[in-house]
Amino acid sequence: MNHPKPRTRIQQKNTEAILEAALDVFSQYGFRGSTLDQIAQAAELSKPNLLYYFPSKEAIHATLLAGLLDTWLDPLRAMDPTGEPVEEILAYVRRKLEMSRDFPRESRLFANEILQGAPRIKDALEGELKNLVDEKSVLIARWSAEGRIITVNPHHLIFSIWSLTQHYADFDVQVHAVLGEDSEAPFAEAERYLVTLFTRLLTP
Amino acid sequence: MNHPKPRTRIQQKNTEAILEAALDVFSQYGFRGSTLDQIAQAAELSKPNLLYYFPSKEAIHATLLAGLLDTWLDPLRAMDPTGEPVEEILAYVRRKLEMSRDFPRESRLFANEILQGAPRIKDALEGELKNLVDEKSVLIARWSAEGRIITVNPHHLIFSIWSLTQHYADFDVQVHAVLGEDSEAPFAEAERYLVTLFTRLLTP
DNA sequence: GTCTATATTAAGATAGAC
DNA sequence: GTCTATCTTAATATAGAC
Repeated sequence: MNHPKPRTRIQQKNTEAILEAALDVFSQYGFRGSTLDQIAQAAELSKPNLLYYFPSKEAIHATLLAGLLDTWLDPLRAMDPTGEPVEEILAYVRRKLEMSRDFPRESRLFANEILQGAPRIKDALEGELKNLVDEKSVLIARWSAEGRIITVNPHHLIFSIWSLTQHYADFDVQVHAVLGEDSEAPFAEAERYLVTLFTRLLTP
Repeated sequence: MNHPKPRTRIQQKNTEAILEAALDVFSQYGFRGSTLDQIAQAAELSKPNLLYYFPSKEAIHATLLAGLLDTWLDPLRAMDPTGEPVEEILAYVRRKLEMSRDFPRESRLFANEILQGAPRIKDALEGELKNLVDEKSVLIARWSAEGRIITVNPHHLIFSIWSLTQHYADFDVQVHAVLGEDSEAPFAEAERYLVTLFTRLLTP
């Protein structure tokens, strides 16, 4: 096999170094804006060596994206039908905000892909993603019908959680530019603001 | 002058065609992901002719960005200190949402630039943008102090308006993928949802 | 002002030695 | 497995005729 799955320790290490470097580069410059030279340098490997581990630039990018959607949806999957509705939704908001804080590169990789028309993950958006969102929307609608939260459009509620939390990763430069040097930790402030927002929105 | 400001009708027309085509292409593929070939084809001009009107690819992109920030901030500027607070903020939300609906390409051009670290407009973000946001934050804080809206972090309130409204332009593909074929007009639904959200958040 | 032809560089990918 | 050297293509930009 020309481009093996990692078996030895050294293969494991190099494959990981490449993916780590590629995440850095792709998340900042997008697919077309990134070069193998940049990735090779960041991974401290030669360009041909990169292409020993992956058949192409596309393949590196695809590998990164493949794992991403699943991880990205975990917090939504964790929303518990048997829990207390407002608390469940707030917990989802908190987990998403933590992901923006702890995995901003992944968020930007995803944002770059969507922004450019999602050429590589459109199928997953229309399949896996839509299915999960539809399922959780039914749950949210039920909570509304039971009078445990107010009645809102469940899909747009979910969109709002995504946009509000991912903003702090994707538009990070703008957030810092506006808040300036003297800003307190943006994420702590953001959490307080978002908890207020969703509590007041949802509580009947 | 080698690269004239448009004077004749034909120059005017071609310059506009180029900028229009460039907005199409840059907003979809980002700066590095776009090629002069694509822009030339979209503008129905030859590539050398493009470079008769603009000295470089950079210059076309810069021209688009230059006008953008100003237009982008107009709705916030229009927030009236003498108006009724909740109504003023809702009006701002509506104007921003209309811009996402009517000028999605501009929104994505901006998003692409910020996402990639804002290399070309960082100064404007830290100057013009920060100043305006700081000014309006003082106004919002005063409204809170007067008990006319609840107390929230004004900067994060503004961030939330940006993220919630721009999401419908920038992540348009995802919104459509999730809502599916049968979706009602997303923007009409979004407006209802956002009015509910900000009314319930802000009303004391 | 517009075009054809072309110079120049950068980038993805491969060959082949070690 | 890793490297140097190189092939090939595509992209920005220019020269120069019309």
